[in-house]
Amino acid sequence: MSPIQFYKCLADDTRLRCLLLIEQEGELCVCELMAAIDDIQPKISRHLAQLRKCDLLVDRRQGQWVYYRINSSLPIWAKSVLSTTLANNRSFIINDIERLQQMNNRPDQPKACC
Amino acid sequence: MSPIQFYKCLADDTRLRCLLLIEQEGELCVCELMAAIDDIQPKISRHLAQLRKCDLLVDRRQGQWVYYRINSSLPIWAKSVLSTTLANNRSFIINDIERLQQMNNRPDQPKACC
DNA sequence: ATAATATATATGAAAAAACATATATAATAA
DNA sequence: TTATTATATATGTTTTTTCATATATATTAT
Repeated sequence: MSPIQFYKCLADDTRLRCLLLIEQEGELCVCELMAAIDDIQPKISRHLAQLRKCDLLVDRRQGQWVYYRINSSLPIWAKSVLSTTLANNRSFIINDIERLQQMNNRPDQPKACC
Repeated sequence: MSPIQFYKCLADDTRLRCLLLIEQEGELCVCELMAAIDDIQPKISRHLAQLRKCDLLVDRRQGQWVYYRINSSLPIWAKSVLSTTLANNRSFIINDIERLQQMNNRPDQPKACC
């Protein structure tokens, strides 16, 4: 993981928001990221593909959904940059988190029931 | 200092090398960076101007030379990202450091003497 | 079980936007 | 005048965005 490749990944609004949202939430699928970031599917999907190609994210399919999480094999320094960035820039994704929590038909969320 | 603006500054080969070289050496002038990075003056100068405009670097003129250093007023998280990146990617600038040490007529270097 | 349809995600290709570089010129200091 | 640094402009390159379409899975009806 070259530092240039790593920072190019972080140097885009959509990608950085995806990364920090996933860092905070642990795992998110494409439709959750679409809702949080409020943008169209191909755009989100493309940026996720780039982050996956550069090994910042890994994906896992569960039924019709594809979930993305931070690649646990990232170098420690890179993980540390991500967590420092999140811890000190929560306001950067506060509106996204809000929209995520308001999302309808969010998959895999325990229904309020019983 | 928005995280996006910060990471866009880091996401270019010339700029990241300038930053890490200055982080390591404390202070460098344009001609020293030219020697280290082995590139033409307007290119180096232009990237330094961008880093100065974004408040990552500050400059100080001493005679005919202009010295650049890391802006000490940077947010702690940003300083921490820079130092973590340097500490874990020394190989990224090892050739630059080599060229810097070989530089002739390097300004402001205590002459080996007396 | 099969067929038809809906939902979720990925990707090829074209257009638009952003960015980096090179050359030329200007400014400043010794 | 020479050495050092900055900036303007033009050009080339890369990146981002969008639209259209493809693929994969799920659901429903028969």
